[in-house]
Amino acid sequence: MNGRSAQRLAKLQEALASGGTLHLRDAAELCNVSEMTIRRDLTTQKSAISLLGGRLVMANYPGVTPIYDLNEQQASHYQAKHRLCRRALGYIQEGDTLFIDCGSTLMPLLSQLSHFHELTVVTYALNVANAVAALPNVRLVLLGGLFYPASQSFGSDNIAAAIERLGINKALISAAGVDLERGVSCFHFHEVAPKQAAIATAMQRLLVVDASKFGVVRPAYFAALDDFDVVVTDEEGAHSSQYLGCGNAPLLS
Amino acid sequence: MNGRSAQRLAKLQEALASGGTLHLRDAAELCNVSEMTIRRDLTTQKSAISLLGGRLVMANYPGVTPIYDLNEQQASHYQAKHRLCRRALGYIQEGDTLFIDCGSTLMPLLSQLSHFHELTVVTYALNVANAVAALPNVRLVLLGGLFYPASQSFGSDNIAAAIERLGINKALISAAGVDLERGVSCFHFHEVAPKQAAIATAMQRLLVVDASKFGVVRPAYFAALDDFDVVVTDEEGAHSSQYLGCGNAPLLS
DNA sequence: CACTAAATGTTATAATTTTAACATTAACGC
DNA sequence: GCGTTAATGTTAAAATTATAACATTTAGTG
Repeated sequence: MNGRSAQRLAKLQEALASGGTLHLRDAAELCNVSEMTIRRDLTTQKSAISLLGGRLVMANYPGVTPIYDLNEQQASHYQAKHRLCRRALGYIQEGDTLFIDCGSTLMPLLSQLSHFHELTVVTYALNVANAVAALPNVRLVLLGGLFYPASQSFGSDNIAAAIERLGINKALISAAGVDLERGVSCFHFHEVAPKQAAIATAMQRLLVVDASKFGVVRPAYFAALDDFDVVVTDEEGAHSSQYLGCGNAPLLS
Repeated sequence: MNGRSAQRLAKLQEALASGGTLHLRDAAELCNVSEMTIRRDLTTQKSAISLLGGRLVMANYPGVTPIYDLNEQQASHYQAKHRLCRRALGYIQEGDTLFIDCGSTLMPLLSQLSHFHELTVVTYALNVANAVAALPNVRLVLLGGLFYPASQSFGSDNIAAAIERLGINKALISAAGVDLERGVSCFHFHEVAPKQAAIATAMQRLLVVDASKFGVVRPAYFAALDDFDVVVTDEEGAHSSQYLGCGNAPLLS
């Protein structure tokens, strides 16, 4: 709770800023204090640094903090998301140029893209870009602009034009709400332009949503249900068919 | 070395694709095998997953793999980079719009930006963007395009135009080679356009290089030494002054 | 079916990390 | 200076993780 403690943490944060991990032992040496002091700094003041098995890492870096907790609920949610993405994967073919929407829905799909030999992914989301950047066989095109932390994505006034210049094969769009009458919607207004541009440009439009989104309306409307060629969803029970079974979009998968 | 082993790793990689960590215990449960089997999978087949204190993490995610090793050489290198960035920090003021170049040189600077109340960072590098995205007080503008893994940065045919549209205050440029006669150069040709555009637009141009780059020439030339208003470097011994002392650029810091 | 070999499980042990308790040092007010 | 309190160091014990050895299961073969 001291100024010196904060100073140490700042020093360590600098060391970790470029990414990478720092062993507790080295951190202590770097600050000329004992390991215990570093431990105490970390527990007393809460900072962006977290301790993972004796190593310091930046907690807010993607792929570090959010510890996957395997309780009943999470596990089933995990299963649902993956079932969803496995179905979506069925529509992807070698050589495709894919538009991948922001949000967490399509994340599980990305690692499965490593099975292809040549793909191109177009996205405006930082988390998607990070996952795709790790894949050696996938070309990545990131649409830049001003960063919106809420959706981990970028927006600019000419993002629609940039999307329309690209030859996008298949657009995989996610949504926060799907309703037969009120259409397809999301939370953030800055997502509307890129989504609409991708829908307008792509040869095939896939809406990828889990069943929990049916009958839900969110602030930012961006498309009608029949703007999509395919709706990929995880269940086809009474609930989902109520909203999709009589729609114009062919319910494949 | 089995197919089933690879299958398990693929499954785990999917689970980790969205980022986050997975406890060994949960990973074992997820695959319906013992923890030992997961351990063996990880050691036998080498995959993108690494084990960090009982937790599985994506090794190629930024901020995870490159373990900071504190031997003499590394430590001094660390000190040099930070001295350099602390000097560069002196030129930054509240409210600035900064262009931050790609490479690892300017990374230590980024965490220090959290001391300001309002800043805007413009970059075309993914690692820079990730570090800045974590700072709540800094607006981030990422210039997108096709991703170049070699430099972790993006390039496009209209990146120069995009840079020139922005009101950049100060351009912090890094380089791989600095020579009085042959000018300032870098490794990758796709970096030339954004660097030159930033130099052309910015009100103040700062070249940030450590002394080891003096007298070195790299394939991609992008500027003359006197295109810069300030050269920020870590030493002013005989070697550096030989190259800079008699140049046109005022050697501040 | 028996045999073999690979894959996986189990257990014990070693190494490491975490926690807690107490000792020491440094800082500050009076 | 003295006494008090916060900060840091030291040490031992507990918990966790890693390694190694051996047991068991599984898959494939003649």
